[in-house]
Amino acid sequence: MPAEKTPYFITTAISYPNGPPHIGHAYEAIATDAIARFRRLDGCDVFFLTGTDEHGQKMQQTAAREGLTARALRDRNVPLFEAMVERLECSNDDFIHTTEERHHRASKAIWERMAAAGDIYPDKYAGWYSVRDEAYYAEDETHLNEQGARIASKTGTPVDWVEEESYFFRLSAYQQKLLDLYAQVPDFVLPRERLNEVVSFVRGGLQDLSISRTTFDWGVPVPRDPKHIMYVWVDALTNYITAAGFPDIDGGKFKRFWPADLHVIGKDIVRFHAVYWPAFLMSAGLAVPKQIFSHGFLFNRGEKMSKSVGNVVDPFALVDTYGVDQFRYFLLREVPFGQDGNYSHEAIVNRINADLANDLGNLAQRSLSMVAKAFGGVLPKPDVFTTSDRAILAAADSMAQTAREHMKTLQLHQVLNGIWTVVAEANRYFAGEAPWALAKTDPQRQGTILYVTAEVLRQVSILIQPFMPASAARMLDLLAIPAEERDFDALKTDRRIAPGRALPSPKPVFPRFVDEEAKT
RNA sequence: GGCGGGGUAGCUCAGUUGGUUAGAGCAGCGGAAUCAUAAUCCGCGUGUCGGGGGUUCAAAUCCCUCCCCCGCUACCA
Repeated sequence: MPAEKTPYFITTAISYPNGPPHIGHAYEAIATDAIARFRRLDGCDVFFLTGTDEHGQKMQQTAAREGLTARALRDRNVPLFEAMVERLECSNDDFIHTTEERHHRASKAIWERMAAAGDIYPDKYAGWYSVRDEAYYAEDETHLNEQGARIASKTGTPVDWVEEESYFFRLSAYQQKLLDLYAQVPDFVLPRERLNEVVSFVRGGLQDLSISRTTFDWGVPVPRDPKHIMYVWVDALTNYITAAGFPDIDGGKFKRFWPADLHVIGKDIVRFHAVYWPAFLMSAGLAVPKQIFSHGFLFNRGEKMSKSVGNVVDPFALVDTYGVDQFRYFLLREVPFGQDGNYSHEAIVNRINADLANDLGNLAQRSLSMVAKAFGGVLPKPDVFTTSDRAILAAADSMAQTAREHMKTLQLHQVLNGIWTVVAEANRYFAGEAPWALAKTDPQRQGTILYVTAEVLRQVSILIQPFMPASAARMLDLLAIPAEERDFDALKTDRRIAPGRALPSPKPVFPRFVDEEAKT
């Protein structure tokens, strides 16, 4: 019997479908998927969740503007998000919709638990609310713009004066508990700088939070007072436990997967995840998530994407143009995970051609072609390894550990960087050994070089599976690696590629990207 | 205003227990090779390490000060 696998629960934030998905949604899904796949290959029992946050006044308003009901807008846009994660080859195990019955049940249950803890009380709310931000602002966080409209100073979004009955969550009671949490779990939020910001915010004092509204109805009704609708963030954050089976806290799924190991989110919603969410959970008597990772934003040629600038890029179009694995590789390699990043056609093409086609793809093609031509497509049995053979094998053998180290802090770009360092070494090795010159003089030595190269390619291919699943699979097919020999356990040095296997005739896995106008 | 991060080669960045001629990748230039997706390999950088001052035998790396960028946060009129 194999050892019991370690459970690993990872989530994206749920996307807000008041418009079609954009590259930011794609980026988060891709990064989270790469982490999920990495863990799975490394022997974890992974539960990877993504989904859509379908409630709230913003959905209702956007719909009204288009002459739709909120439900109709949801029905139009949500399938695009489902299609996107599929198109991006995401391996999510569940896709949650906050409009689902299971989620309404969970939201009401967490509300009841917070109420039972004495943390929810009715009062009157009076203040400024930004529908666009789904956030409340104090008077002094707003100002009048040139048109005389009041807007949130921080985000420039319009705010409305809201004065109504509202339930409040006693967030103020959790200040010290949150600070204790941050002190005890210093990597609760990564990158570190983000936690610093959270800590200073919480130190500054917490106000109780208005958590219900009565002016619209697109959301989860408050238990026993259904004229109130839950504040969308109460509802949204709860999705993570809904998918884990809440409110069935004695169920196997919840026991196994909650608390979540990692919430991957954008840096704009750190506060909701690092302050409100743990406070809600503490109030409800539930465990808080183990870690939150805040990724950066993507800019189109240095400019923030916006509809008015007209530089919003459709992730489907990018995938169609470059290929899904190429797009995934670019984002995860080019952008230091946690920082903001830039993308441009030139940068993407450069990565595709330099890293994928030239460095890795061509190495595979030139070496495997030689196996095909000089050895009849059968991977040769190696002779005694020389110093240079042992050096490149040692470099390859160290990749897995390096990757794991970088994965601990979720430095995805460094994981790839480490792998490509070995690819570069393998190219130097290949050029230095010049196996093409040995066909007549020393075929045995030539075979050893090709064997060693194939072994390096095998390890590289296994390790890039989380990032480029389909291409990695094709590489492994070319090396005739059976499905059961593709997890990270197969990277152990006593599980080298087996000589004597017949390899399929090699086909390029990573084609060069040539611009249309350059093709003629 | 406060807190935090940052300002290093054309571009993206690495580089602190201070110590040989400050590094990598990409781009550029020159050469080699020709097995391979004209891919690969080798060679080539006199950079005010944001400015100024200081400590030290020695500072990108420590101290002071100033400038600029980004994030979070507070506040004033």
